[in-house]
Amino acid sequence: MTVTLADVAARARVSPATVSRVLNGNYPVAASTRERVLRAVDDLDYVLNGPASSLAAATSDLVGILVNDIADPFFGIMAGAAQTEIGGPGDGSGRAGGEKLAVVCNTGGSPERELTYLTLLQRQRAAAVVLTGGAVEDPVHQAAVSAKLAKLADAGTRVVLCGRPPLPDGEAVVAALAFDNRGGGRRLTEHLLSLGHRRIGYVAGPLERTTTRHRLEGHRDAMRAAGLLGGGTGAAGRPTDGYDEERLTVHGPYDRRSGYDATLELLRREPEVTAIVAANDTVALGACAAVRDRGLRIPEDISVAGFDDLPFSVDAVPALTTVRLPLFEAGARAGRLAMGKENPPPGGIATIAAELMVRGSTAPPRA
Amino acid sequence: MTVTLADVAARARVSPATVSRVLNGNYPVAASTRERVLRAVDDLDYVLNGPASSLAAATSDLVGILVNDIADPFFGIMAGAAQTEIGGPGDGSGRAGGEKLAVVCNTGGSPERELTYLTLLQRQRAAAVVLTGGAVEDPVHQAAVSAKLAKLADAGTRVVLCGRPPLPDGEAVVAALAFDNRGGGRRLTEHLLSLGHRRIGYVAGPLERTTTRHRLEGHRDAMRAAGLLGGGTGAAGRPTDGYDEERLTVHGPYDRRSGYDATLELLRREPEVTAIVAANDTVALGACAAVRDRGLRIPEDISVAGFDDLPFSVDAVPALTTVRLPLFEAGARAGRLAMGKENPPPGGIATIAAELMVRGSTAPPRA
DNA sequence: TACCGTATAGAAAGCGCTTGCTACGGCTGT
DNA sequence: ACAGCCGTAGCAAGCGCTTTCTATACGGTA
Repeated sequence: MTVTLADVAARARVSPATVSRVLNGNYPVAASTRERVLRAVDDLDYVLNGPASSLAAATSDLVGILVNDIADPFFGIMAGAAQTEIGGPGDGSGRAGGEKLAVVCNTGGSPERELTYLTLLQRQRAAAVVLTGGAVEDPVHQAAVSAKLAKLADAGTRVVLCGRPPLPDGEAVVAALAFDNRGGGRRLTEHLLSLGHRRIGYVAGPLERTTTRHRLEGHRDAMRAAGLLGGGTGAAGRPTDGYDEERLTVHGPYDRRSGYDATLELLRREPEVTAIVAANDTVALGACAAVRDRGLRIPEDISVAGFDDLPFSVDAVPALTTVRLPLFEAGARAGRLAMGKENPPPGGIATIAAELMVRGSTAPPRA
Repeated sequence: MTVTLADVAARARVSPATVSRVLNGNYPVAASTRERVLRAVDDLDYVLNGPASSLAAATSDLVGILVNDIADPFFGIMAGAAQTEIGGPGDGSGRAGGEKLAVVCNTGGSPERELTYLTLLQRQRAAAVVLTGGAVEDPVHQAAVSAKLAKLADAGTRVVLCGRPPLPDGEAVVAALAFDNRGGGRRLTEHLLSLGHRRIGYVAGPLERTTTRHRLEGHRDAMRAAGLLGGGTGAAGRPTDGYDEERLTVHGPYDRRSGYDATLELLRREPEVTAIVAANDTVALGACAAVRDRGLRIPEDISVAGFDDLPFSVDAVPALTTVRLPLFEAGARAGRLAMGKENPPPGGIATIAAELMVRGSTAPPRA
């Protein structure tokens, strides 16, 4: 029923070996023969059997891209960029070639699913794996992931991290591209402080994620430097204005709903808040909605800021002050790294800068 | 170097056949034996060789989900939903099982890439394929896709369409879930008409996509029924108010930028426009920005409406009037259909209703 | 003419797994 | 006590391809 290499060979009056060679194009085949084979392939509408080929050659053309939430453009943009560098028919040469099957796997932020996907990709002998986005900080899980990645690397799979901090023992990966979440978070809060804000609420992401922690640390670094945080690290031991960081921080998932709820909670805890920093733009949107529903204006009554600079952020009203992450560029670079089309950065680690984007949603607090 | 089935068998003192059967769990194996095997698997850290397994069994556990734009939540939501029904470890039973590798492939809206991915999935003997979103209407390409899908179906791959109209010769697919784009578009414009709008601009999607055409047709159906369109089909041959449909329609990609540019163009062509309907919410956001940049207020000066009801639409200011598509539900259903967990609708075709969501961005035109 | 290098094609041995069929105890039924 | 079964396990034949090694043919050189 299904056409095999042997069928093609028979029709082209050559041996299966020859057909294989013209298809893979890494062995001299006379032009006339090649043509005959190609015609037979076309005539019979032959499609290579991937599993058989992978088995025999001990490699496959699968490349996995793991994302935490496929419905979130943050990941979509990175994954799409990576895929353009990896995937398909872009090599011009029509006929086969470096054609890889770039696929994205949605972990939904679950460590188990992450591991499952990694195992599944390992099963398939994937050519490369790209992990995007923040990691979960649970040490047990982290160890499991590290071990898995090491095994993948052992088996010849190229592993690259994109928007995720390097592994503790970073040897297993080709490269790690990490965003400067901490620096971005710091600069964002510094901006708010320079506008004169002092009571700043923070709507953080899920507790155990690296992204969450780094952004929050950046925020607190800035607050501390301004002498606004407990712990007496403030300049000259200045009094900390009487409020503690816990009270002005609320954690929740990276979604709109969480931003809404958390902001309401923040406003309840501390009605005097003059600015709210959100864990990311999506959350910020929810925060904006909550602020408005409470009858407050942005930025006159309350400033709101986000993180990531997703495409819709510039269209918010007022446009969202945020921190831009070059998601597309990072994803593309990760894709190239995964394909071996680009040399890894020195030490395998690169930090990607985050740029403060000041827009209309932040302004000085009311006198 | 790598551990094979035979190694496990040796360690468990059974034959490879038995190990295979334990792993696949479709043949009676004594409990004690099973346990011994399982322990050996663990001890050796054995990972099945996917290609070998697929080759021997002539099936694989790959399920492909094709999307037009992975950075667009419209697709992300559907893909994510499908993936939850297909993917991983959700079956509770820890150990193996109906574990499929659900992967999403980003065609970027390019017909060639779509075909390439289909071929790649065919190579891998994918267990199922889900195609999401509108199709390109070029007959050559459509024929090619149909042929490819037929071949996939022949080879035992389950094909389901989600948010895409049925194939002309719909026999090749398990099921087609189509959105009622036309009806949604019609109701949206009827809403605007009922508010009193007469000069309505339309920012359409790319010309050759079914989604674009259906939504636009819905819009024009409504306009025509109101006697506002050329062609004299209007009730009682009423004069068509002197403007033609082409002038008030601008095509462009499904992105924010296109919405912005097209709206400026529309405003230039016809300054008297009182409402703008966008091809989708993302485009609508761009349209809003353009309207504002021209110094006009929404909805007092101009009403704006979108389509899809993506999560951010409710947070726009004012909240966007749009048409809700149950993306998550549709994606999940497609996933179940692909897995054979749900019976196809009668005739293999289901139309999914689109619900009008009236919000703040539309209002009666100024007197 | 004899010899050898080069270019091209074929033979065949697997790659690691699945599965139809066979084999072998121990039980039940008579 | 014997035939016939049921429940398990093993044997061995591939699945369709890649690749090493070998064979052939041709042309040029000595």
